[in-house]
Amino acid sequence: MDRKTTLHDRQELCGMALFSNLTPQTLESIFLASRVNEVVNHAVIFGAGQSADDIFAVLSGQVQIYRGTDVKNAVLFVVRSGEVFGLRSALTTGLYTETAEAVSNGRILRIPASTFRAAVKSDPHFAEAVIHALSQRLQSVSDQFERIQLMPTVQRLASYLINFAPGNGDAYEIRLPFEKKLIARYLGMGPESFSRAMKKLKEHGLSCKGRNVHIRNPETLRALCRDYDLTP
Amino acid sequence: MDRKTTLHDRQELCGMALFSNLTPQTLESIFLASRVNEVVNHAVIFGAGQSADDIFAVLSGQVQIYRGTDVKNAVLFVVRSGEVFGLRSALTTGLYTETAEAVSNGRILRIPASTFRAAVKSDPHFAEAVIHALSQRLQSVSDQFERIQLMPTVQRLASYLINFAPGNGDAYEIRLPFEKKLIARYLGMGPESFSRAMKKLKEHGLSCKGRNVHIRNPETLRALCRDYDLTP
DNA sequence: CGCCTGTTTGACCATTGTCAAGGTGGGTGG
DNA sequence: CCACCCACCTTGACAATGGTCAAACAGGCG
Repeated sequence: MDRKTTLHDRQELCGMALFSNLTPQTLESIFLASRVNEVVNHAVIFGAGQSADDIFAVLSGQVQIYRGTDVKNAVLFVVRSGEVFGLRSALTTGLYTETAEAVSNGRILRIPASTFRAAVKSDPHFAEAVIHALSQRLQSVSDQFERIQLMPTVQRLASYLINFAPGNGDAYEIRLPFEKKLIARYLGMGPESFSRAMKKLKEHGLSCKGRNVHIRNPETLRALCRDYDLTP
Repeated sequence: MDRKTTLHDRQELCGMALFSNLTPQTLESIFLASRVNEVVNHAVIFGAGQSADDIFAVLSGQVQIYRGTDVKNAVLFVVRSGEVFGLRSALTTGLYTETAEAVSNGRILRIPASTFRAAVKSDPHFAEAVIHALSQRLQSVSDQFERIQLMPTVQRLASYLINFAPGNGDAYEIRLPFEKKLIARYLGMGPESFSRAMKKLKEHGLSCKGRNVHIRNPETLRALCRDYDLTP
């Protein structure tokens, strides 16, 4: 369930934005106090209401953070490899207010909150990095909120697909990173609505075979998102 | 439009959670660099996309922070007297990503972002206070998101009204702090839906005359919110 | 007293969730 | 290697929530 950290884990830890500018002592203290968990897809890492004793860093895989219940929920954000979660809970309230669920197999570093808080106090550079991380998180939750409250389903999906676009305006093909069911949840809709939204997008030059999506004309999609009812 | 800070302003500044544990020098530098604005109801303090050159502290009055347009928007949170806003934008991106609009007459302290950032770097206690403020903000935006995505309108209103409840479970009477139109916006619904939601609540022991609301049985409302479709 | 704005109400409509059923595809075991 | 099975996905019909439009109403401030 739980094992000691290895040097390889440590390398990955250093590579993360939040931990890259630490003093060696601070890094060492965090590293020594931490443990590594292997998680399988769909594993619940913590649930709302539990005591927030740890801060987590994703070494590999992805984790979804949501409010609400298993069956009906609102996804706040998805944590990818190299990012942390549980940060706010462990810094302030002492209780997790959301649920963290692995959406792929992965490896998670578990850092005791007390160690983490001590590090924040002792290392001003670290405090700054934490400020940065919290800001980004606030930003992305706000973005998510805006998308879901103001955009209709079709535009939500379109804007999701556009995130994968290459720099140039060319056509491109992607493989969806998750089951459609899961992406639907992230986009705040049921799987049926997702499917119908995809169908609508096919009328705008897009084909989709299984998990592979081909976007013929990215600019069309972008235009779709831009003029979501500004004048309702 | 804009005037120098007075000693009275300074007193208020010290009283704010974010600024209460500063070193005298830090406080002084912030105080000296800041200006005070009088704002009238509905005044836009900054808009999305503008360069984020200042962080604001509310000395009196209230300010709504939202995404989207004037006519269709999503309110992220409401800033009350003694709190700050523009924090995240001025700390990171350099551009405001939301709009700040006064929802009452008020006095706003404007702190240059550069001064603020310098203070964060130089004073570890201040950095900690900023971490705390950002955490709270993240928490309240997440709460807002959850309410709006997961709760139907009636429950949203109920939970709003319950926030004003006194500690004991007794009946209580409040005066709504804003026009109903504005509260409706905050709760993510139109004024009509707000009105209808209020009507529904009248069936659960609640009376409402103008802006005065009398809650006969708070526990009933609380129950209403608790069992919002956990098993849809 | 009268305007202007906020509020209520009713009728209607659009979007999305829900339920049910059928299709598809990939992996497993015979 | 094939067939089956299960989970995922799609589709259709339907219901419900909430938004929209329009009109009546109320209340505060000149």
